[in-house]
Amino acid sequence: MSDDQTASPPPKRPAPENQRTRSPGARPTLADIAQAAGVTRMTVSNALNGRDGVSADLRERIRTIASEMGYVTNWVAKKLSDSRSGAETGIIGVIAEIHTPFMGEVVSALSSAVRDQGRDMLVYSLPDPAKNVPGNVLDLLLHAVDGVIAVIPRDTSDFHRLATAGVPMVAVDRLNASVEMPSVAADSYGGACCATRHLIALGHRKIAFLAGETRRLSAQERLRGYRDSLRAAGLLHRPEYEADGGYEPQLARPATQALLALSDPPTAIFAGNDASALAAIATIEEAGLSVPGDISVIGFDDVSLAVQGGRGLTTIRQPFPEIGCAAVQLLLDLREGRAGAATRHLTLPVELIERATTAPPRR
Amino acid sequence: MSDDQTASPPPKRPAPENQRTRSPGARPTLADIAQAAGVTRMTVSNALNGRDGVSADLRERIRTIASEMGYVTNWVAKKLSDSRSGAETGIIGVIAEIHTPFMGEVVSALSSAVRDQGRDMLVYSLPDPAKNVPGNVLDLLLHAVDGVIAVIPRDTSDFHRLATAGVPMVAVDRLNASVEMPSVAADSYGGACCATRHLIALGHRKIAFLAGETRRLSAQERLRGYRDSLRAAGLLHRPEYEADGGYEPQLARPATQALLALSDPPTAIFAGNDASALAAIATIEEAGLSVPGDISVIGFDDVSLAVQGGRGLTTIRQPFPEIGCAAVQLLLDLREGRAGAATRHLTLPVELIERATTAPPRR
DNA sequence: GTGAAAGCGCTAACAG
DNA sequence: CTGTTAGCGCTTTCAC
Repeated sequence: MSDDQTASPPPKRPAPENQRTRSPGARPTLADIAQAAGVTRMTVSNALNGRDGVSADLRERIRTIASEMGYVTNWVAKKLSDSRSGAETGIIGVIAEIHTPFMGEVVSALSSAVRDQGRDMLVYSLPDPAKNVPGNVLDLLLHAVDGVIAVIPRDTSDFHRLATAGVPMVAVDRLNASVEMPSVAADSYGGACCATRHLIALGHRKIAFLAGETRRLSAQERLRGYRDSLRAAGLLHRPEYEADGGYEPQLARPATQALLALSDPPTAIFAGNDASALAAIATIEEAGLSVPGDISVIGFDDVSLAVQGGRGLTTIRQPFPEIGCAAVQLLLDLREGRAGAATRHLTLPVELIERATTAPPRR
Repeated sequence: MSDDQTASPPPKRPAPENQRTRSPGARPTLADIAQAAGVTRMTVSNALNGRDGVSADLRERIRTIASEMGYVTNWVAKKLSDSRSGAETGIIGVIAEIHTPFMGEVVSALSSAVRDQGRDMLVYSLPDPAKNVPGNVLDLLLHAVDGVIAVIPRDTSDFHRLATAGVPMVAVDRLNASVEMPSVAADSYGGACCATRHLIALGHRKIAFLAGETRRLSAQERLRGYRDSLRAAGLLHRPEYEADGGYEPQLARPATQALLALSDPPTAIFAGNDASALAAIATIEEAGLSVPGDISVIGFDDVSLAVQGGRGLTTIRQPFPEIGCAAVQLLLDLREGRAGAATRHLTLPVELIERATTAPPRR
């Protein structure tokens, strides 16, 4: 090409044979296919991106050549170049721990919601909630993504980094002491009241609560709802009826055992989430008691396995699809700088789903 | 700084006031903090990355300034620059549908395995398996990631693109007609034989099979194991006992109902996976029958909810942690070009877990 | 120890 | 319609 310059001082390319000193494994670049097509890189770029300024048949020819050579556009380079014009990537980041059923539902809902907006989603899942998100990924997310949805935030410092870097962020079921950010969550307080009242209405007086992970706001709200409803019904508040189920089966099992071992055991258990409800039921049945014959159990979340495993679990349904949509919408609003988005906290209504694990107490 | 050049032709920066024409929202760059610290960008880069060539206290000073200014290194730019030296990103991509319990287990195991290797993981989940992975994310993955683990591959063309682009890839529980790539999976055939023989050993003669999604190799292998074991035991092969459970509850329920409605219904059901086993149990109980009293049910996978929901499900355990490790290891081997990695297909042993849903048939 | 140069692969913005 | 120039933010030379 423009090789008839004044003798270039140091020979740049070691082997100026035919311009292709690319290692075999390397991917072809715009320049490569431009050379092959006998045009400039820009023409190729324009052709490949469907911008106008290229005749239809030239475009076709270029596209054919590109695909033959196995060209794929270098996302990183494109993004860097685009950074000038502040273009979006169309990708939304999600930080979550996806190994619980609850997470599965949320991530799934998010996924649909994101697609409905014509975007895509990348999720980062850290096995150990105590650890920070490692630098690499966080940086990648920071620069590759239009915004972040945090499902169960972890260590605050991560979020500070993101927040400081100006990445739009919204939380789903946020932590109590988390960085301040807009959020969306189901009405945990209302749901807890509803669940407790359901049990009371059935005639139960001795109602235990399997509390969730206390860091989470939702767990605190559910506890509050439980206590308030008990009080409102004039029932005794018994500390020994509040066990720590930690939102997970491993904690819920021993907690349930302890409940059963009480001198005056409860006749009903309100579990902080479905996973612990299921664990409670298993524990109760292993102890030779029946559900709901001897003890009623109600859960919270209505994850899909609640219906499917054995007879249906009575529970409080979280509107997962709506939560997903709301979170995505909020994120987009935030990004657009829409008024009030930055301090909005959405609470979505829940619903009692009566199935087969609650009944009046045995007399 | 070096502003006493010969008059620069067009005024590059519209407002040459004090070099900071950066829009307020924009993140600071190396140059910004270099200017603030009164050094060159390189010095800052070296200081921030802990490379030597910077005195200890200068480094500290620079780091302080950087953190005060809220500097975060631009991952995209770094990556582009690094591309010359072919450096790794330390991030492994996973393509999966995480909304099934099985996926949860796999992704979770992968996550641990990846961390044990000192790397991280980003997962892409598409709601609809039929759709292609959209371009954006695929390109991002292609360039941002050291390799891809495909859990349940989807449309072949996606994988062609990745494969063509030279991204190392391994499959977990691959599709039947998928792009050829190394894989790791549990021994579905062996497990199916084991499950079927367990039922036979208990005295069952009328054993039905709830087949999985037929595109998947694992589903085919399980069906084969079921048939072979039946034949080996001299039992009749009855087509009407092979129902389509599709690996999911929505399909398993009607399939089970059909099985129950047969004039000569089975006394045992081998479900292709735990999700369909649970659905089968629920269906059976709704029909007023008991498990395992009237009908025995055995699942496959041993996802954690199999133990927790109600009384334990008898099932075939997949070694999820080992699968995760093997997949990651294989990917790394592939990347290193280790011999044989490209054509390796690992099959990991499974194990019968007897719990409470299988028993001898009622006479 | 520090500074200047060039370039990763792409695109916006003009010039022809 | 096509070509040239400059630059995204960083790092790797190689001089000083």
